[in-house]
Amino acid sequence: MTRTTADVTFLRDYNQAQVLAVGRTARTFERSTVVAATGLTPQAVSKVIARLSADGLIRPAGVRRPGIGKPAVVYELVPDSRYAIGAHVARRTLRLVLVDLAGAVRHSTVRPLPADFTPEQLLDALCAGIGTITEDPALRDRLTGVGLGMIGPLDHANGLVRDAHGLRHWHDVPLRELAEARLRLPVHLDKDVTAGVTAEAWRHGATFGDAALIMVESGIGGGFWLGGAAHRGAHTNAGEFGHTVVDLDGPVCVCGRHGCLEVVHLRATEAEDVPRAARVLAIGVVNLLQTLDLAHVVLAGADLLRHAEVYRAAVEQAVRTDVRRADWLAPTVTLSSLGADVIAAGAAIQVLDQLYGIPDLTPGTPPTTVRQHRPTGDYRGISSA
Amino acid sequence: MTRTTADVTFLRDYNQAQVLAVGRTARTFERSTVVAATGLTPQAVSKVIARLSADGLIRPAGVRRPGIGKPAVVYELVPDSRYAIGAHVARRTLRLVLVDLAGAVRHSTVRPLPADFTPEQLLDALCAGIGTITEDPALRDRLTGVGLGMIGPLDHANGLVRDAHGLRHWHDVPLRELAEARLRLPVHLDKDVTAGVTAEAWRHGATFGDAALIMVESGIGGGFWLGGAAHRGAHTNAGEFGHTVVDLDGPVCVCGRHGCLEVVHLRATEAEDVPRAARVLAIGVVNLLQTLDLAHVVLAGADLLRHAEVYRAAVEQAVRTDVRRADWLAPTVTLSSLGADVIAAGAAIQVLDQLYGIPDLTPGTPPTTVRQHRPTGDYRGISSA
DNA sequence: GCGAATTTAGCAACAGCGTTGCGTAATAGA
DNA sequence: TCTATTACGCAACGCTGTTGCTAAATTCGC
Repeated sequence: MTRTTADVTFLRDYNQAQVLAVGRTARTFERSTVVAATGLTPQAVSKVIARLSADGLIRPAGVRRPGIGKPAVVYELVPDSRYAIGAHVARRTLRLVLVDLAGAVRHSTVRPLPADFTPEQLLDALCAGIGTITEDPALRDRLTGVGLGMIGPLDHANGLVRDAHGLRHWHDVPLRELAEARLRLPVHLDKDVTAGVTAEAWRHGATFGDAALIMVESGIGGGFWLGGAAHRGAHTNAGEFGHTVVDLDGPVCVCGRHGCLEVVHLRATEAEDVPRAARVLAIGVVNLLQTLDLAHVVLAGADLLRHAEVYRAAVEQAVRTDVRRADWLAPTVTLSSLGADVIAAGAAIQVLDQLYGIPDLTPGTPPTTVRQHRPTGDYRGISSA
Repeated sequence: MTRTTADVTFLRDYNQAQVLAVGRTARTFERSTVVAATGLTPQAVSKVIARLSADGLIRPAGVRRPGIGKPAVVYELVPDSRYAIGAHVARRTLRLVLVDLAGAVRHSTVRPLPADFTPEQLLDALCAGIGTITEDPALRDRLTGVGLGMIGPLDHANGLVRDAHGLRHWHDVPLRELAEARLRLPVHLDKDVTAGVTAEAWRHGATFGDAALIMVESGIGGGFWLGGAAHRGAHTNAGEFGHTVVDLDGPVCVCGRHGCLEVVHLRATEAEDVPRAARVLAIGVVNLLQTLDLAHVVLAGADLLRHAEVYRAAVEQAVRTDVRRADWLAPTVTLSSLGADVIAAGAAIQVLDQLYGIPDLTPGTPPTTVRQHRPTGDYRGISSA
């Protein structure tokens, strides 16, 4: 949640989020763990833990005997205490996942979408899919909201789809408002790749540094996690990484430029030269590294995962050989831990992240447009009426 | 200053920094201005203003009569209340500037450095240059520290120069410690381009969004300002933007890859084809935009400023024609407002920014290594002994 | 067995932040 | 002179994390 003024509630949310991040990362933790990770005083940690226990987000899970002295109480996150639904809106399919507070995917479904679907058709499909998930009343009470991940350009702050590439009926659609009205749940709208990298960051916890999620799926995109938060850019349009020129005299791309990464990669794919396609992508990834100095590179997307190991190996090798001082600059290169669910899961996690993640405090934004839908205390969802 | 724990002093520093940012941007301001910009209550703003006035950072500058009612007190920043010294360490020259709290360059000198200079030689030159600046005792009392901007790779957090490109005697030099011992002042070390973009951001105030400083000066580099803070990357190595491949089959670059932006640009420069060199740079800039979605692009560097208008026009045009939906995605393209001083000024401003800028709160960093040299209250400098 | 040492944990008082309620000062206009 | 209006701060408050100290639970030595 973006806010400008820094009051004491920010402190509470911030430190609480840090404790939850520890809980997500480590399977179990105790007071001293949190003290070491956050730098808070033991007393402050006790207060935070008391609050989180009262809300049911964490619970005691035994004790640890430190040899001598009073045993330490061991805590664990309660994954089932909160849920969020995520949707990955692709060109032909709608993927829905149910994610718990730990960031684990508990349920996943895919349904087809009509060719060149309209906003109304998408909302129908969303309602139908989410309706079946929320039939369980115990779950419904713990549902925090719905996240939508889709292709851009879109306006994250205002929940507006500007022009979804390749879809005719999508110009300046206020999708967040429409979905909130239909679903009667808080809705969060973001670009697919940004949602994806949020999933990886949330699951890795607070130690997750600057990172990118590279996605190859009917186009090439990148989601960025920089400085502890998703980087969306000035107009929520960051990540059009496929449209960076890597070959000045290359073929013309759909975007009008010559030799974009995407079109060069496409040519290799069309020639069924997977190794070359992977090498091309790897060059683009190294370009990113030179520019942004990332700690982690995560690979995802249907077209990439079909040849996952070829791509991973190519990127891994390029990162080691093409970067000077790779001995200390090379990032970890991994395949997405969530596979095909990563976008949908990330969209769901963005809802959880708004409520229980590190709050962001961006100065300079007008305070009037701040949206507030944090369920304080005994939030019950709003799907009952 | 990086901190992990969020206590009430963070609130104070954060809101105080917001008020100072307003004071830097607007020549004069009043309580209602700050209320609108920050979202704080009028009473809270009064408290902050009282603190800043007591510290001498702002002062009353008349009243404004709102037609009816009690006149509002108008305030202004006191530029002379704090100073910082900045150094731009280039391959053959050392540029020193004196910057005031408003971010204005008050004094600027350039002196040659020996070819392939050693750390000791640099420290000598620094001491000599800074000594003459700090002769004025009134100034010395208000000096907050020294910032050093130089080429990498270096380790910003630990003040270590890893390997300065093209300088033989620079491997793992603890420059910050050495300089602090010699100068007896707090020292801040950072990459040249990162310092440069900090200068632009500080001078533009809190409304400065995601931005890049593109620097062409014996190589091509980029400094990034993302999400309200400098982006340094996982190892302080972000910005090696010149070493991104734009021509797969291009000439070999000094870094070993083929067709880096830098080498392609260099070939055009060697052929004295300035328009082509500018177009090549522009392609690189558009690549950045596609990836990061920036709101501002600032051009700088001696080699670029020699043909400033050619470069500016080329980038401006590329940004308008090569980006889809440029009507709302195109950034502002400007030349650095500080000219050749931008790096040195930015290095100085980083010192001011640590003390009076928006504090950053990065979770996950071990709290033990946090450096603290904030001069609380009546800081007097430490150059007296 | 029993007391000392050790480690964990929480209660109570405190300082500092922004917020709220309300009184006061300063001006223009009637 | 009175009233409406605007600016501004004092005082009390709620909330945060911090500090000082006490209590609880355990191991170890005698």
